[in-house]
Amino acid sequence: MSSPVRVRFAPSPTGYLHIGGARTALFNWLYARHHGGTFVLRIEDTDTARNTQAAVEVIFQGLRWLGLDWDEGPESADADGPSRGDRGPYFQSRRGDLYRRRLQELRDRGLAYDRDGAVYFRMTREPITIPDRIVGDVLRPLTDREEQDPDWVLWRSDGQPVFHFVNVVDDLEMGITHVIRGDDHLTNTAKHIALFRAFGVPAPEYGHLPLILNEDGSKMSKRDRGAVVTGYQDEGFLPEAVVNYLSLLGWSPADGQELLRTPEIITRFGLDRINRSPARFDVKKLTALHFEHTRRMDPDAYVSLGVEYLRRAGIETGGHDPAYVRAALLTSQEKGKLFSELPLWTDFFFAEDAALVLDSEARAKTLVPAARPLIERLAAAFAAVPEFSAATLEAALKQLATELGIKAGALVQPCRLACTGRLVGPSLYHLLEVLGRDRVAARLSRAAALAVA
RNA sequence: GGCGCGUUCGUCUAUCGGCUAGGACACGGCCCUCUCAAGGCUGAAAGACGGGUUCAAUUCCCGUACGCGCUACCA
Repeated sequence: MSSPVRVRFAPSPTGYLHIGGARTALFNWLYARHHGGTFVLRIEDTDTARNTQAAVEVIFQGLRWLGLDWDEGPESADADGPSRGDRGPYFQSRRGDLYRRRLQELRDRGLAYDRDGAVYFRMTREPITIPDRIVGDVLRPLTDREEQDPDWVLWRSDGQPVFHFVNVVDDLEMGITHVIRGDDHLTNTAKHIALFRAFGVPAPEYGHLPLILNEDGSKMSKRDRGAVVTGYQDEGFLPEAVVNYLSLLGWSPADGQELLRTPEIITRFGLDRINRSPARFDVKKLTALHFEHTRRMDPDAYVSLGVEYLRRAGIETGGHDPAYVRAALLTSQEKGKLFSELPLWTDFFFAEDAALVLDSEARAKTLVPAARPLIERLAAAFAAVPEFSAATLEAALKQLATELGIKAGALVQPCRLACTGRLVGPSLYHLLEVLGRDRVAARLSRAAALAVA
């Protein structure tokens, strides 16, 4: 039996969580969860000028939103705050002693030396083969420059260790068994392997993920729309859908199923089914997955998330009966819209009858004088219904349409506008049932009065 | 420039030498319908290019093109 899996995500706190970084985190997390291993979060905050506590918070927030919990790592964005795990500190800025000790170790072995005020690593002169679980074995010959001088800097003359060095020391000290990271690190891995050898320990297993590209195939950078995780939260995507979509970028399950909940992804995930080519990010497909997940999600979870997004839009539901709020939001669950669109679909439930805003364009088109008698007849028909339910309302409306010799739509549209203020929205009869007899009556009568020249 | 990685429908992908190249999203048409959707049926749509190897290549090898990455006292 092989040793327990230990993987890590080591972001630099730059003030946002990049979608590519989130995918890297996800794949590491999935690998850990699939193998019952440990997922470590390590903060690479060596750039003290840029890396603020708030920037660390953004990373935490993004990971938590996606549901990527870490077994070891910081519990606070404060580098001196509490953490979980016995391989800390988990902030690079607090690991200086470790780096200095390891540097001394290399010096003692004659593998590090001073030059121009910096400390250099005595790099192997041989080409290195990088064993990669995703790409396969990659032979990395020395570059032209390295032919001249293969040695490279471990510790800068300004007193700061370089990335390659701290990265390896951290992975070594933290007992990382598998390094799953972006393709951009592939060729640098030769340096890392050489360092592990210098320390006399086996290198971890590597797996380099193909990068995520923009929809047009260009490289995705922080400025691009869709590059930042918080953007998806703001737009109201379901995090489970984002996880599902991200998991499908570069990976696919053996049976080809695409709609997957996180536990199913964990079960099926494996490095052997990751492909090597970069993938473009397709918001349409993400949206489609969002739709599927949303309409299948637990209604209570849907309602509480919906309430949160309504609050963001300035609609407070607290003053209403919880059962009413729940019923109101659930009229829209089957629509699977983004949560940021939810206010457009449900705000009328929470408006005062007399204050309901009617879309002016729709009103001009629909609340014409000829509509007034129709609305009045409909109001009368609804008033006569013994039980105010979707089924009885539908029957009453359709019967009236038959009596008047008109299509149901001719009654539906004015009714929808009167009760919701718009011509699009949830299923009419259900929405009416939830609104209730009194509100519907009030709104129809108000609309009838407005339907004049 | 050098080195590395990659290249299947518009997009994400399946295929581990036998393919009438499958699925999903998007797109078109039809049906259904109270709006927007959904749903049902259906249509169009791919192996970058050129050489090999083989009875047989999308699958293996080489080259070219294109894309990306690395090539720092950046991470």
